[in-house]
Amino acid sequence: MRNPSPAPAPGSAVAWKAKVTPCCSKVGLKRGPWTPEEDEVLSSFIRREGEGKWRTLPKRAGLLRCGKSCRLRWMNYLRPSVKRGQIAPDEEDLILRLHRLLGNRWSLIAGRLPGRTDNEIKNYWNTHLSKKLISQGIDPRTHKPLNTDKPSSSLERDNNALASHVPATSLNPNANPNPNIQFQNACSSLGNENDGTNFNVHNPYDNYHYFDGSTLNHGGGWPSFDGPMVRGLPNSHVAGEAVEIGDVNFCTDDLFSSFLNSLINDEVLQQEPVNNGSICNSEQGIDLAAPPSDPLASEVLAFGNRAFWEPAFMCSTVFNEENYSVQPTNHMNN
DNA sequence: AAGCCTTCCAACCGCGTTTCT
DNA sequence: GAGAAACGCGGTTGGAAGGCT
Repeated sequence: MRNPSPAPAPGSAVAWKAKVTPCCSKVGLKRGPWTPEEDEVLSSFIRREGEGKWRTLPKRAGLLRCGKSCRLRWMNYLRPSVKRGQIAPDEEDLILRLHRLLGNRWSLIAGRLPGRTDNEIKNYWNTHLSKKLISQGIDPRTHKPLNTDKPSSSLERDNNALASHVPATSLNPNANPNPNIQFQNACSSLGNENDGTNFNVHNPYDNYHYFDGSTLNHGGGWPSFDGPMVRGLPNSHVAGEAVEIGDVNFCTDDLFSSFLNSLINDEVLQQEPVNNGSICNSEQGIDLAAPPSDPLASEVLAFGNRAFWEPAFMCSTVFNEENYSVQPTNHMNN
């Protein structure tokens, strides 16, 4: 499908394997590429009735598709906001930066690229960018040089040991490539004395929060905080440490958006190495072994920790979605 | 011209999380 | 609180199209 068309040529009703699946197991449900007619039916139905209730949508719309298939088609192709065409160089650059920060969190990355879908970005990454990085001698997963993969910390050793005993696919494929970062340091960087968002950390190097292997999860899940999550916001504890939400205003849209923008900004990511030159090459990823002395650098480093950055990221990206129904709790106003 | 190989990407699958009952 | 249903995400698949021999 070099030149993706709105739909496959009629008649090319391609021989998708007629596997029985939980989702489309009902006899008579169609699979494979969508026809223009189906697209039209789905589009006009959603324009009329709105998105959602995907499970029942096909029936209501008169489509012989499963809900999942309808949702996918709408999200990835039919939505008016979907931008088509080549990924621009600046978009490519942004994808690279975001991937370095987030790993394979395609939906989060897509959230920062208006009009692009997670599927599109994922495909672009797999077909273009990962190869590009490999050709430059950079591991596309870690954004570090390909053959200098020596474990430098016990955590890394542990993770490597784990990886050697577990099939690759059962490890969290989304794990952030930069695991060794402290949570509180991030907070101290983010906080602001004047607006009450001060995280008040005396010595940011006292409380490293390593992500141990047990918190790895799979799929689109969230990291395993030992407290309930409210759409990505840790409730009261993070990784067992007392980070009282009541005391810290975890993040706000504005705060986080500007923070994120700073992360994807050249000046921040291309920061020169700090401290004893302990590895910090902007082209090859950020080394997290040594505590940073530069506040900006520490923001970047701290953001590499899923225990912090993922919930925070949700504040900025997901909650900014127009149609998102759940708003984050504003602890400042409570 | 024909056959094989490679690239691309739409669509599927399985699973985790969230919401509903 | 438990179980079921719905939703959303990331990984994978496989057919079409283009390139190569």
